[in-house]
Amino acid sequence: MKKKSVINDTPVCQVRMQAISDTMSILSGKWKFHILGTLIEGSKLGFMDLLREIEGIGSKMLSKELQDLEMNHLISRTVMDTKPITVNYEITKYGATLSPLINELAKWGIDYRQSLHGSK
Amino acid sequence: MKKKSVINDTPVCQVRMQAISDTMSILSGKWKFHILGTLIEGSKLGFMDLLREIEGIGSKMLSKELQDLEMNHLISRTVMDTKPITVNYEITKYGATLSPLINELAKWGIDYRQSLHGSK
DNA sequence: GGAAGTACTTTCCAAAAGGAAACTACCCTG
DNA sequence: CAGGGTAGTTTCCTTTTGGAAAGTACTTCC
Repeated sequence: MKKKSVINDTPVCQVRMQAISDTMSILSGKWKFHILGTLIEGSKLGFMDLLREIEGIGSKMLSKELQDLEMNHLISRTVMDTKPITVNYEITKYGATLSPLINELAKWGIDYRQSLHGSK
Repeated sequence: MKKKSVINDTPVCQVRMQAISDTMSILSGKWKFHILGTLIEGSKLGFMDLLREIEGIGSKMLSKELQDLEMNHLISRTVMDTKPITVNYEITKYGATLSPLINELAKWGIDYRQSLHGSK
């Protein structure tokens, strides 16, 4: 008789684990949180603005990540008919629901730095 | 004259972005949150327990991720002198500070599933 | 008409991540 | 002494990720 899972074998935990996987797959990659964070701070930014704001990102990655985020309705993309044409990227109402999560992430990271100084 | 960053160019934002990068690099990979989540639910698990609890993970990945987490003091590893020897993995006090973050992650994921049903 | 700005896309490549299967090594039970 | 349990490690392979550089296309300014 083989041993079986005992902790994660409850429906509650299965749902919880699934939920964590979902969130992480939507927010995967090196740049998603940076883009979202930037768009939460200053709404309505153009492609070149983001390229300048987010240090280190290249145009290929930015373009791809923006598409991912738009597909998941976390940001919106609006082509303005200015000359030359510009594009407005903006956080959606739904994307803004990530604020608490991003804040927790930042908070923990800040505490982590502090704990490195404190101990050791 | 080149345009410059205006939003992320403040010290506050730089620190915030850095903090997010820090957190994500410590918790990177496909399995870290699952391992931590499992160890928060049921403390003191052996290697084979974790292998059974976390569906889909292989021994190589589990071993590597456990080492990463231990190095960052998020979990502890204790060799028991039972026969055959067993090893206890446990969440540390410090690792437990990730609870709010993991809860946010799970909460958002659950809401996400709900929103897929609701709209569309 | 050339430079510079908008917003991307494409190509090519290197590095990192992850998984399956086999292997080590030790102990206990029947 | 074979089978099964403990806890991993090693090898080999594929997939994914990410970046640099160049190209596209259109417009406006001087």
